[in-house]
This record gives sequence, structure tokens and C-alpha cells, in this order.
Amino acid sequence: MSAANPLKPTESELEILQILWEKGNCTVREVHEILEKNKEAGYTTTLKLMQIMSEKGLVIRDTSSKTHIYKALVNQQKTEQHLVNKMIDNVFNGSAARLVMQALGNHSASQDEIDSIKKYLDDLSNK
Amino acid sequence: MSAANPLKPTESELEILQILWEKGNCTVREVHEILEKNKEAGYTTTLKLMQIMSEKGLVIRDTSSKTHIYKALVNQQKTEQHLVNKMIDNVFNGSAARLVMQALGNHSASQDEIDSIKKYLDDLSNK
DNA sequence: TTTTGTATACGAATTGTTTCGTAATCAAAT
DNA sequence: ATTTGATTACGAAACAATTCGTATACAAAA
Repeated sequence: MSAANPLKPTESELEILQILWEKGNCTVREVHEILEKNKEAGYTTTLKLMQIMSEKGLVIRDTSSKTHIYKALVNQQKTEQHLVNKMIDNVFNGSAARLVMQALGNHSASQDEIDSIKKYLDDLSNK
Repeated sequence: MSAANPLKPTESELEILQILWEKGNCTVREVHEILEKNKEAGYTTTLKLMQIMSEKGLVIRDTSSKTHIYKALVNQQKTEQHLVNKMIDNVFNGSAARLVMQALGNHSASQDEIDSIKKYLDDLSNK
């Protein structure tokens, strides 16, 4: 197999990317401590995942000092876009509208959220 | 491990579910022939997948005659909802609005789609 | 210098998914 | 009855994702 599609991280990889996108640069320990709040995992597990992500090109790391510093290499916006498009195709037969309605229907969007989406739609129409 | 969450089918399983949701009852061959249009796969591969899905409780089958008849056992709506909610949580930090905008932004929804979403939002607001 | 604590490196075990070769079964055609 | 074709059953291989035990390196403290 050749290098995996960097826009299609695994679930665990995505969790780590989220942290890196938010925080910028992190050590393995920093990432691990945030992960631990929501799930159980050993330190070396997190480490191994991040090493693999480095091999795959999802992250880059600075190894110049003993404690390596990791940084996301893939773009948040592009990754999200890719995942959403995949879901539209795979789950909703290519209909973005169906996904949107499903998303808003049950996940109880707040009125504020709904308003901001309306505004967004108006802007889309007037282009 | 115990039985997998039936609302979280794998990618291949989802492809098969889509077909069963649309067609109702199917033989393996019918499913396989539809699958083949979009991807390459051996007949026994499709068969095996459907057998596994049967074990997992994603589908049910009537084995009373030689040619088994398969039917989806998990609910389309619920499955879609589960997948969308998972994406909202995992990818968009719990914000349905962010998912919606991402979905509409790039996947070039048609004007019709946008209008129908607007209508949908109005209905949501007036409840 | 020795000890201790914290890092990364490496390799292996486990689990899950996908794929397919081969065998067995059965019914219809010959 | 025999052959042919289509079906399911079974098991294994290939691949991918996840987890973690153990080794090693290094720096700071004693």
C-alpha cells in the first residue's frame, strides 16, 4: 500500500488532530493529557499514534530537542470538507440538503444557530 | 468483543444497507450486481459481508428457500442520525451549524436545495 | 558518578475489516 | 442418472487500526 490519504484520518487520528488544530504546537504529553479527559489510553498508545501520523504526513514534528514538538500538517478546513463530502455521498446519496436537515432535525440546533444558518443561506443566494 | 453497535456500520456495510433500504428485499446477487456498477468486488465478498451483517444484526434473512432473501434490520433514519451526530461531535465540536455551513459551502448545493432548507428552517423556528 | 524520572523507539499482540479460494448443496437441464 | 450452473458455507489470508510492554536515551537531582 502507498501512503494513506492524509485527508482521511482514522477516528483516533482525528481526535489528535482536533487538539493540534486548536493548540498549535504540542508535545505528546500535552496531547495525551487532553485525550485522557475523554477516553482511556496509555501514554505510549498516544505516542505511537502520533508517530504513525508523522509517517503518514498528517503531522510534522520538531525532533531537535529531546521532547518532540508536534504540529498538524493537514488543513483543518480541507479535512472537514473532505469528511463532509464523503458523508454526503456515502450516506445521503449526494444530497447536501438531506444531510443538513438530518443534522438540524434531531441535534436540536439552538435558535441562534438556526438564525446564523439562515443568514448564511441568504448570503449564498445573493452571489 | 460483544456485538458491534448496529448503528455504526462499516463503509462497505453501509453501501449494502443503502441498497437494501431502497429496494426492500434482495438476494445477494441483486445486491452484488448493483454494487458492481460502482466498485469492483467478487460475488463471495459481497456474500460474506452480508453474512457478517446478518450475524451482527444489521440485516435479517429468510433462509427457507435455497436463495436467501435479505432485508435491512436497522432503521435508515436512525442510522443516518447516528452518523451525523457522531460527525458533529467528532469533527465539528458539537456545532451542528458548523457542519451545515461546511456542507453547503463547497458541495455546491443547488438553489432549489437552498430554498428547501430555508423553508425547513422557517418551520423549525415556528414551533 | 549514580539514581531517578520522563522522553522516545521499537516490536509485537490484538482486534476489526475486507477479500477471496474452495467446498458443499441443490435444482434445472440434458 | 449425470452434468451444469448458481447458490451458500467455511476458512484463511491480507490489510489496517489500536494498544501496550519493554528497551533505550537523556537530563536533572542526589
